[in-house]
Amino acid sequence: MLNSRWEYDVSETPGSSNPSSAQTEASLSDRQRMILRLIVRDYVATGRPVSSKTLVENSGIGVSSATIRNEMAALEEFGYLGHLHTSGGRVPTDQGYRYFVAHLMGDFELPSSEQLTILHQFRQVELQLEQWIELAAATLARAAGNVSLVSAPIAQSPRLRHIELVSLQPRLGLIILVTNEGAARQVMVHWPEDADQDVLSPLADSLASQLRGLTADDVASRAASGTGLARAALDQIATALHGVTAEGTAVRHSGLEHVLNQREFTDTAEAQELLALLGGGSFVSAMLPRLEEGPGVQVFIGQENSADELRRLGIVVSSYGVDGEIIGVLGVVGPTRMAYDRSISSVRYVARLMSDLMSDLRAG
Amino acid sequence: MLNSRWEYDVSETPGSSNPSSAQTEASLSDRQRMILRLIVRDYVATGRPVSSKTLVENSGIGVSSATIRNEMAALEEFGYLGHLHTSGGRVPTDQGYRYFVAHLMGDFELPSSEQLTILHQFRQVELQLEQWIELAAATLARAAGNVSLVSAPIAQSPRLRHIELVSLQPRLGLIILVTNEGAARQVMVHWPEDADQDVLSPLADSLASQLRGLTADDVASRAASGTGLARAALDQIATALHGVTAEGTAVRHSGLEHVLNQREFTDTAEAQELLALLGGGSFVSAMLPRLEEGPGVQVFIGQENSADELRRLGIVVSSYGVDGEIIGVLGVVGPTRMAYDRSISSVRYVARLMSDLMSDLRAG
DNA sequence: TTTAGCACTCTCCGCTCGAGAGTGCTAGCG
DNA sequence: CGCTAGCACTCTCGAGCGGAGAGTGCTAAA
Repeated sequence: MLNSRWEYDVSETPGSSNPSSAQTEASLSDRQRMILRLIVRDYVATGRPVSSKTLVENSGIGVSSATIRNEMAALEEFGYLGHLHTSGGRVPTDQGYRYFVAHLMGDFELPSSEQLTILHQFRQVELQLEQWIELAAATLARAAGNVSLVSAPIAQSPRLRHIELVSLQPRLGLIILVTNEGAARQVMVHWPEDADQDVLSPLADSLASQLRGLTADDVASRAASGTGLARAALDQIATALHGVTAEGTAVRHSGLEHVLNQREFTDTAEAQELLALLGGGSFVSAMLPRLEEGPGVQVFIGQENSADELRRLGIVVSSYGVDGEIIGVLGVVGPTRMAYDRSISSVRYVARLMSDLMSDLRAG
Repeated sequence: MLNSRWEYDVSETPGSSNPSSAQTEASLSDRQRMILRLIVRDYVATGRPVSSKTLVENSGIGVSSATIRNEMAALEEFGYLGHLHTSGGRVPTDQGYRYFVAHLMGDFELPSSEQLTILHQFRQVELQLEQWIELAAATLARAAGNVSLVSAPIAQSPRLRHIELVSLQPRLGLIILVTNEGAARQVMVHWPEDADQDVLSPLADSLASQLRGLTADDVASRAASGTGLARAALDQIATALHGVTAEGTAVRHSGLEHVLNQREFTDTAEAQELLALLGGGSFVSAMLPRLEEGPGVQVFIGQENSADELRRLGIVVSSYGVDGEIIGVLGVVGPTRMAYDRSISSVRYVARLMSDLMSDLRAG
């Protein structure tokens, strides 16, 4: 029933004020579990606190609203539901969502019709990494109805495949390097001495054959022994190659317009904060550390996030790529009130898809 | 006083209901011009309709509020000011902004301290096109206090510098091509027959020397006579090279968080529309046709925009690049109530800066 | 031509009030 | 012992109201 690959580090929930919650996880009655599931689903769908009456009406349980109220009170006692105001229906707490994700949503899969649609779109697009990333972002945003993030895949230790040196001006050159994974990167370089194309072309040829298959560190160690132009070129190549792995990774996002649809973002202040967060690119660095923990889809709900500015958000992420070789990150961000089942299945599917594409890309 | 390089196509203003406006442009008295300028500045700064009283207080003109009121009535008659409600102060109309831009703002330049700061930032960043674009977007957004857009530069007729062929799987290959301008592009290709690296490498070498310096059309014409692998490769190269010029150009935007700051976007509906517009990428295609008209900074205010969804926006754009060779677009988008003087000078400065960088980049 | 004064209009804000929604509790029923 | 009907209680939300304040247009006088 429950996919054991996901880690739900409940332990990470910061000092829960309700010590009973962790132990009582298993002690919910079947009916309580059903009610909790219904409440989560309804609240996620409508954004309105769920009352006992609407619950009875919308989902024909054979009991009265009074009974529901009793169960709701119990669930609130356990810490899964919350009260906004005395007479305002119940709302799931972060723990409630967590329980839903862990035990109630089942192993929801994206409808196969949607899977096919997505697959079809990927087939239609040009065979190009950039476009895949963009498509993945757009797809994810639409499927999950939220903001999506997709980072470019980065090779763990890229190796050089080819080098080009281009003369722009007497002292200014362009280095173009291609890695084994097919990523191209271009950097400009100031030469320590004049160097026109006649000088650079042979240099490029010799470097290309010398350096083929080397990593950044390899190149760096060679740079130490070089002189003049070659030295400058080697230095730049090493740092550029290193840069491929480092932070500089571009992150595509999509579906920003969904943000403002959400009830919780109608007051502008928070929405603005989120936009700044997404625009600033500080987002990925905020959640990347959490991802080291392993493969599979990871879910962080509200308070579980370590960064303050994420405390009101739900985040569903997964890494993708070939085992330990090329790794990227993709995920979905929204308010804590989000359709976790949908988001999780979307993220999982797209991650799998991208992984497959990456393994095709990997040079044989 | 007035920079004659800008085109203000007033003719384009759709069927103005006030036929007097075009003729009376020049007939404003000095005092009326001053008042209009003050109103525009004040309204842009505060977002609140400007009353005769505050105008007198904030900017020590030696006349009473009653006099101001008379002048305001005249300006309203001319179509430069508008009335939201009978007792709500005056607001500039689109025409008012237009007059301001054309005649009242002078040749405002970005403070040289800011120019230096920006320049300094560009110096500090790696010598890399991607980073320049990103920095340009961020800089522009901050300088203008609005959303910025920067497209990557695209060569008008790029020529091939180098080609690499990589075998991924028996039938799947990767083509990496580098243009004279130093742009690299990678495309995957399905081979009509099996082709491993031993086959591809010599093919790449021969293609590289054959095709050097050719344009997309040149390559396409050669493809017609080829066969087998070479034919497939040439086809892909031609389309890929063609693709460098085409729509696929990536557009960076920055400063989305500014959107929600604006008074006019506190109601979510419009802000959402704008976000979707920016995310969808349809934005550039909507305003690119207008840019053909020539170099220099172009300003489109509210109703002047042909696309309906832009009718409530002000747009300040400029192309950049080396004459007729490499061309990109950058600009600023905001509500019609925007600081046109700041935006225009920012756009002009960054466009000039990017142009200089581009001309460095140009090979040869 | 400018200005002082005044009547008029419209927005905005706070207030009240009643309707409606939802709960918690208690007592009774099977 | 669990379920339910009924009821009192609380809190939100929206409409309606009224007064304060801001700003204008107009008129008459300097």
